[in-house]
Amino acid sequence: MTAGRASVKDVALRAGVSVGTVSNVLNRPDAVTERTREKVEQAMAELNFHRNASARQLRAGVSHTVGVIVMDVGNPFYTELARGIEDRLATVDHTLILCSSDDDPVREERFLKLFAEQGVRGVLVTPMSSTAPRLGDLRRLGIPSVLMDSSRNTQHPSVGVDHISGGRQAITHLLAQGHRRILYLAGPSDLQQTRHRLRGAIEAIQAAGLDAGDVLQVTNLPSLSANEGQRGLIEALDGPGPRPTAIFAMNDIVALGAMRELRVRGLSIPSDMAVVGYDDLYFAAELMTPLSSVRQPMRQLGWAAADLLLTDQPHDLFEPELIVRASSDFAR
Amino acid sequence: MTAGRASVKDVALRAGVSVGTVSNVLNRPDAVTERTREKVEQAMAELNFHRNASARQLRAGVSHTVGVIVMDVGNPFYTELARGIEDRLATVDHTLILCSSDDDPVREERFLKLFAEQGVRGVLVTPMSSTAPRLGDLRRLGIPSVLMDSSRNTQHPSVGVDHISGGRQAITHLLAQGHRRILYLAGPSDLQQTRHRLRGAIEAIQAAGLDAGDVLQVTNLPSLSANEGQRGLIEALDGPGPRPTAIFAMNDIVALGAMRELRVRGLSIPSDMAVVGYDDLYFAAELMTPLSSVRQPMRQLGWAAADLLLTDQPHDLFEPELIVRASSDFAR
DNA sequence: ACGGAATCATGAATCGATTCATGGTACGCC
DNA sequence: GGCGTACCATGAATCGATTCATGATTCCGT
Repeated sequence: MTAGRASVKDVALRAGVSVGTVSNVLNRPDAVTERTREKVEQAMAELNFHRNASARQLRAGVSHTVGVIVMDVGNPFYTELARGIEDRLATVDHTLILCSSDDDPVREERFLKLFAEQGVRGVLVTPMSSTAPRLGDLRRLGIPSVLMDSSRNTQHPSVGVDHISGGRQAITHLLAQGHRRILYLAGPSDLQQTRHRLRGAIEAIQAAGLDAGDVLQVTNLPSLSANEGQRGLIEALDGPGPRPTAIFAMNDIVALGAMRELRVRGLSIPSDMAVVGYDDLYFAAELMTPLSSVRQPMRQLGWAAADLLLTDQPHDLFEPELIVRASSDFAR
Repeated sequence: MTAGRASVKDVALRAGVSVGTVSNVLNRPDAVTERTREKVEQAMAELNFHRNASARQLRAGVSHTVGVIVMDVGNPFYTELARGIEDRLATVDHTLILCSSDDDPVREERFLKLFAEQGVRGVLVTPMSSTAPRLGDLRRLGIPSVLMDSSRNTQHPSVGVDHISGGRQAITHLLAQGHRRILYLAGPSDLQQTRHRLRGAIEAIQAAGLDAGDVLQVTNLPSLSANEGQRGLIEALDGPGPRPTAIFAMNDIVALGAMRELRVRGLSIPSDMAVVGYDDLYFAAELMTPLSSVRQPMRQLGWAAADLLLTDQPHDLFEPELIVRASSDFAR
């Protein structure tokens, strides 16, 4: 067994055929006699042959991998999303490269550059504000892309969840519970999710005949971690103005941090402060106070994103659903 | 702007130099006159040039990506591990392909084959029982690999955590709390982690002068999800024999499922049943009953794994640490 | 048994970046 | 001014799989 990998040439030599025939066995088995094919296949087995993906792609010009950039792989929301993507890609024998931008444009750029160099089949991104122009560069290279978790957007193919509806559902619920002063622990204001949920919140408040400025207090967090959620809440509680009676958190991780701070201060949930999260992660129901949360169809979202990319379709939009638990409802 | 990508040839043409010079600008900038370099760099910018990774790797024979297979990307333990890996790889400008085997040998094989074809620089795996021989195939192709979360093992480079110690710490603690009948919600028995923690548990029991057979009851779960944890507990509680007074769970997700079932049955934690998990995931302290858990240095583990691969070293072993919370301690 | 069609196998050309032996150029020194 | 030495740029060869025009073989009917 020689060191290093065997090439088609080695296989051809051993099987006593030409390289073209080996390639045919690999790519169009029908165009080859049964006997020849068996000889070649045996030679491949004996040499432990693996086709060289670089050479293959260089010549063929097409790749079988898709690049995926999510905001934070540590957040189960995004890994579920990735699973949905992977499921769809597996149906056409493609694979994915999963990267985490960590909300950092530099990292995002690094990965997009990597994808361009790799010549991936396509790119799926949960976009940040700086994303769009770079995607144009990719398209010019012939690499299509789909935005994920972005609402319908005529500029670019995208899948998303109707976060306006999500925000509306959450706030409508909190208003119905009697809350009139609500803290929105939001993400960066340049995130579309942040803005859409805000819009939904405002719609809900206005629909109730109230003034959004009176009811809603917004704190934009630079990143969506538990620590940031806690810090954001501290800032809001220690700041001037009346204390809110309810929190609408950008996601369950942020809600987790906020609830931690509430516990530190001895504030009880939901009597002193109600909390509604977003994403409905698998542990939401098991937290110290079971967390109300706006559920997103994570896997479907991923599947749809990959599907759009592969079938070259423009948009897909899903509907979120509020799950009410004890953190925002006395009765539970 | 032509469709498709620009090649070194295009750049050379536009800059009025040869392709060799363009390559030099890319790979040995010092071997090129400042003036020439600037011309070339400008041409690259104008053409939106990205070097073709396939061609590059085909010729150079070395890859800058590392393949990583973890058991379950949905588990934050593994994403933290991946972050550690990525951090180390970034220091040498490498990237990783992250895959989830889902405990499925078929999936694992698919990914390893992919890695072989891609000619990755190396492979990092959280091994299952079927893993080892396939890694031999890879080595024959010149692809090194490192086992992750596997204790010291003379056969193969590996990083790991001393799970014997982890099991010992957990059980020693439970025994000290007075428990004499402990349910070990274990993983598949062919996982080294499963066996080592069992061994540690037995050591702890014997060190206390007790009989392991009397004290320990083991349920092997086929997979490590919350649902499986719940099902495993149901099975154990509904089975014959005395009811345990404490649970040692294979990881925090399993513990989550078990605690869910305890709640369904109205059993209180820790008075009716104490629980100790493993991994100390970020939400462990925020659960309905804060969960005691054996903490692992996830990032360091990942960093070390990548480091061993890059520097060609054999082993690295870390020490876990039990974090005691209310789920196993009245006093908290 | 022979011509012609159909079926297979062949191998040179190709993809794009890298390498390295070779050829030029510029500069310093006597 | 001529020669030698660094210093740079050159471009053909190379990596391995694929493609396709071409050549070889088989097989059929008559």
